[in-house]
Amino acid sequence: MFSVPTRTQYGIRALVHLARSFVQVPLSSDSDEEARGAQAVVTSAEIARTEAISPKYLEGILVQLKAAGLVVAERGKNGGYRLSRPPETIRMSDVIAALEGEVRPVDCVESSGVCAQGGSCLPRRFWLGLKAAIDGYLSSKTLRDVIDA
Amino acid sequence: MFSVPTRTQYGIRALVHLARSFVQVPLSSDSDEEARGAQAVVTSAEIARTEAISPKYLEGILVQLKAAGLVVAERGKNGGYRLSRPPETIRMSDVIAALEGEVRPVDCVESSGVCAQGGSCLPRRFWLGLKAAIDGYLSSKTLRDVIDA
DNA sequence: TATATTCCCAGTAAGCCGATAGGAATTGTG
DNA sequence: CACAATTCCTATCGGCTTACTGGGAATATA
Repeated sequence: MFSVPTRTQYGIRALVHLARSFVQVPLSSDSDEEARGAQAVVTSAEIARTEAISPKYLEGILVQLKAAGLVVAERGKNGGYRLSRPPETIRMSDVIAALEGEVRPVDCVESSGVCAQGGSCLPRRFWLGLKAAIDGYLSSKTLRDVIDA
Repeated sequence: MFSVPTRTQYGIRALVHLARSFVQVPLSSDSDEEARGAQAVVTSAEIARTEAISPKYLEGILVQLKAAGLVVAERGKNGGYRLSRPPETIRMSDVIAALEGEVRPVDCVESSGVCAQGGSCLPRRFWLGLKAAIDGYLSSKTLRDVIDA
């Protein structure tokens, strides 16, 4: 029950990997070159190797994380990925949202009390409570909490 | 994300239906006949009709709920289902467990810190925390809470 | 016996999921 | 410029689950 797709687990493992090699870029660096040098990028292939994830599959996941603004990609040779901001500012709720969309136990979370189906929709509040419990936990944890665990 | 299967939603709706027509059987009744008369049974077909659920599909779900001891079935003509105990004693965690098994976000909830895969398993504690949050909510709610919502 | 109901088993159509394949676009390097 | 390494895009595939259906057997009432 409530099993998390492999895709999401992979995405989090990848972010954890990037977070562990994250170093803060000094605000007043000499040049962009050095700034990028200070914040090393990691290739998708390397993450896939050390995390034992299917390389091609991971590629798509990283593109998705980039689209959500959680990671930054450097294309071309010597390219790779890095975290877009410090791990302590990345809430796990953002990560889950990027990989799977909104937490929605049932379809009728946004509609009012009346179900499309015939019966009464008494359980709706129960599901909303579950959503709140999950969202509360996820937004209370950051990537930093995960790597410090 | 974390969408709940239709099967589980149906099962809960069925239990809600039974709970609303639940009346406590007096302990010292004159006979078993009257006791059964007091605790009316509802047929699977009627639940399916008023809740707009596929009748044949619901049958299987009710058998499952019976196997878990949450409902009692009376077979044969004039048969049907009733709750096995008062709604306030049925925790929603029991309901979910009956319909879907244990809450298990990831497969490695029971194993120790080492993952079968190559990489480190730092996120494990994070998932265990999520499991605890979900389990905590589910076991804090009873069927009574749902129908009183 | 007839009827209404639970119960069991098997099958099916559709969708999701993890993974793979091939290659285009981009960028540093000699 | 040519090459290599890397991100990025699109399409596809096999396996699994899910919701649902069908056909009946077992059971109980009248």
